[in-house]
Amino acid sequence: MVPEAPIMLAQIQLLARRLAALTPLAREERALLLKWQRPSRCYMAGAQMFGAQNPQHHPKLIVSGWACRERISANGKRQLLSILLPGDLIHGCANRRALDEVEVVAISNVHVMNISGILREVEEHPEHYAGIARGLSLMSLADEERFLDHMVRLGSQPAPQRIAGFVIELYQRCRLIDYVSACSFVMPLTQELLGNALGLSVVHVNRVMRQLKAEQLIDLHGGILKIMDVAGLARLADIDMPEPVALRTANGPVCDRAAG
Amino acid sequence: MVPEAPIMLAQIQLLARRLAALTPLAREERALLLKWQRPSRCYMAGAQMFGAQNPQHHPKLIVSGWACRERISANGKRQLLSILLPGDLIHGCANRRALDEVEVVAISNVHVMNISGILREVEEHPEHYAGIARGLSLMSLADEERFLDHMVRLGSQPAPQRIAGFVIELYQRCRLIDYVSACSFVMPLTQELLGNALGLSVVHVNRVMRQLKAEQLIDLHGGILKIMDVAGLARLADIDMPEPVALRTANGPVCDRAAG
DNA sequence: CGGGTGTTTGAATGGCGTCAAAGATTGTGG
DNA sequence: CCACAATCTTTGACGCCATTCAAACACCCG
Repeated sequence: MVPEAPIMLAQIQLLARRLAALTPLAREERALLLKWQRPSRCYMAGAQMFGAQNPQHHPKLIVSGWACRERISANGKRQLLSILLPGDLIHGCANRRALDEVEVVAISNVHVMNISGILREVEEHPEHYAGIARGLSLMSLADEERFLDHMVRLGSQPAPQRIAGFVIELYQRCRLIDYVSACSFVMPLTQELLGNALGLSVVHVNRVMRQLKAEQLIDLHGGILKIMDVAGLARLADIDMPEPVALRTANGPVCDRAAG
Repeated sequence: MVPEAPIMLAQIQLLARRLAALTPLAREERALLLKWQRPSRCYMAGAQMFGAQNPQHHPKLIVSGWACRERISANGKRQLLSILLPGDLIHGCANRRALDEVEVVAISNVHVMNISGILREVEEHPEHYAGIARGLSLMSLADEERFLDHMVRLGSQPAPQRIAGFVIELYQRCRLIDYVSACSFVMPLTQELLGNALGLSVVHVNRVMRQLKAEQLIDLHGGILKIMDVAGLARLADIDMPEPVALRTANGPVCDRAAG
């Protein structure tokens, strides 16, 4: 029941924050979200959450912990397709997507809340909850967008760029949900999982990480990843935009609590 | 105006074939498809068909020629995200997808037909055209599914497996639209484009192709790719199912014309 | 026939994987 | 609270897969 570490946005507030970052929400929309409370189910680290044997398609919100979509190829190799963070949705898209047919596995302990009720409400009263609907659609779009980014990484970038780009993505996403303080955030991915995500061996991930540390770009200790030079990392990863997110938040202050 | 080579299914019949392979179609659904005729627009090889500067989202059917979705990364490298064959749809999915926001480029000369009228018809009379709707949804799903396959290739397979798996995918897709005869089909991808799709250099693509030829698995001459040993290729590519497609076709014989 | 594009080949370099083993860290039970 | 196991990280040595550079060869088209 104890959350992992610096949980700043609790439960459903995460979703409100995510949506508000993408599109303005009306007062009654925020009300719908914030009044929503459901018990959250917990999956232990390593557990399979959804997949072939578990084909339930109820939309769910990740309330805490990290998970991943993955695929095991016939040769036994594991390929992580995308990382799911708190505030992300599973099966959140109204229509069927290939992304939602894939196995989902908990990386750390993961708490998940069923939000099918919210979606039903939104569908039944589209005139009241247009903002939420738009936001959900944009979240799904961003989800797929990251997918494309990752494909480009795998296909056309050498290891240091791959890792740099991936780390920046995680950093930006954690910022979006206020999980970053002092440029640091909890990063429960082992180097093996990083390798599985990026198509690299554990050993090589380790070497490149050491190199990035030596270049004063990042620092990783005890599961805490510190970004020491965002601009430098972005330059390395061939990314133009270092800070493209979390601007809309000031516009719709859904959450009152700030970082400690 | 002259199609490229062995065009067996003409125009809209391609779409009927694709849909019928996925789900049974009622008589009136086939009728709707087959009576549809629109002039097709032609894009020359190398032309950008859709993309950032060209954000039109009318659903279109590729009637002849090959195209690709691609992304150019900041370092200048080109990554093909997926290949589009005759019978494939562009923006065919009712809702917004990230896949539909990327650049589409013609590989060979490509003829494209606007089918927004069909989709409108289907949406307005869902009770009559449920099969088409279902088929379209499944086509979009298969599209995304191939995407995941490709990601696994890029992330966790060495060059020979990558090429083998990719070639099998193309082979199966060409079979589905009757573009294969005697295990051969027109393959307009240059080795450079293969490299761009698979994250390999031209030189290495060439070497691996030579190796696959030496092993009597494939044969490539003058733009014609011949699959000499499907099972062997599939074994190499770590694929379980050599022939999983085109079974449903016998169920709904949409097209009368067979290969010559 | 000549230029452009695509294919093929060689040689040299290096990125990255594999094998192996030694630290470091975390968690668990005594 | 310590000891131990298990997991994760780190490092070295070695070798292969793949890229790069460079140049020759084949093909298509005007």
